[in-house]
Amino acid sequence: MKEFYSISDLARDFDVTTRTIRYYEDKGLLSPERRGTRRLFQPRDRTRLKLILRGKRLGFSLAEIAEIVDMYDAAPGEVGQLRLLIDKIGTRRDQLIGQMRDIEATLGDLGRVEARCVERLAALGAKP
Amino acid sequence: MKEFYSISDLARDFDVTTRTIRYYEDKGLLSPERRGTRRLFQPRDRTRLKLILRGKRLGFSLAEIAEIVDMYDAAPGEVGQLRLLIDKIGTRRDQLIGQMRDIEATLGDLGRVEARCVERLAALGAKP
DNA sequence: ATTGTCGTTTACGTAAACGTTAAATACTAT
DNA sequence: ATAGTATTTAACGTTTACGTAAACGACAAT
Repeated sequence: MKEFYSISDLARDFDVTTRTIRYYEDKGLLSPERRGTRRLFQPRDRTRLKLILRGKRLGFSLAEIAEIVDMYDAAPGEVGQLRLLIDKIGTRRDQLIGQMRDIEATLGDLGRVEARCVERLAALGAKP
Repeated sequence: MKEFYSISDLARDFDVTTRTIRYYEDKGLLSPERRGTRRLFQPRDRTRLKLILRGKRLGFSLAEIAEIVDMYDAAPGEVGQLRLLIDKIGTRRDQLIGQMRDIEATLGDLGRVEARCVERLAALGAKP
C-alpha cells in the first residue's frame, strides 16, 4: 500500500477514466489533496472510490452514492444527528433488502427459463 | 383481472407517467394492441411492465431490461438459439449474484455504522 | 533546448430516460 | 350539439454521467 497515488494510477487500478475521477471530485465524492495543482490520492480515496463503484453496480445515482459514502465517515455528531443517521440507514437497508428480493425473483425466473431450454434441448436430442 | 386496460390505468396502477409507458413502447419493451389509435393493454402487458420496473429497481438500462424480458418469452427456437439463450442466462445470473454480494457488503457496512451510532448514543446517555 | 509524458482547466458534445408543452382527435355525459 | 375528459403524435427541453478535444503548465530524459 503506497502512500500516494496519481490520478492515472487510480484510473488504471479501478478501470475508469481520469475524466470519471475528476467528475466524482467535482460532485464532492472525492477530495484528494493537492501538491501544487496536482491531485494526490491516498488510501482513503481508494476506499471511497471502491465504495462509489460498488454503488454504481447497484444502480445508485451519484447523489445517492454520495449520501451513502458520507454516512461511512460522518462525524460523531450530537444526539439529533445520530438519530437522523440511524433513520437514514434504516431506509437504505429497507431498499437494499428490497433489491435482494428483486434479485431472488429474477434469479428464479431465469432458472425457470433455463430449465425450459434444457428440456427443449433434450427433446431435440441434443447433448447437454 | 380485467381484459383490457387504458394507458392511464397502467400509469395509475404502477405509478408511472403515460409518457414513460409510451417511451417503453417506443423502445420495444411494450407492444399493446390498438383499437383505432388507442392503445389497449392486456394482462400480458402488465406482466411485462412489472418486469421492466423490477429491472429498473436493480439499476439496469432499458436495453438490458429488453434483453432480459425478451428471454422470458423467447420462441422455443432451434439448438443453436437455445444454447445461446442458456449462455446469456448464465452471464446474467453471474451478474445478479455479484450484485447480491455487493448488497451484502453494503448491508454489513451500514450495520457497522449503525452500531457505532447506537454506541455513541448510549455514551451520550440517550434513550435508544 | 527540445521532446515526450502526465496533469490541469475549460468547454462543448452525447446517450439515456424521461418531462413538458402543443395541437389535434376521440369518447362520454349532459 | 356541446362541453369536458382522455388519448394521440410531434417536438423541444432537461438531468445525469460522463466522452472528447483544445490549450496550456510541469517535469524528466535525451
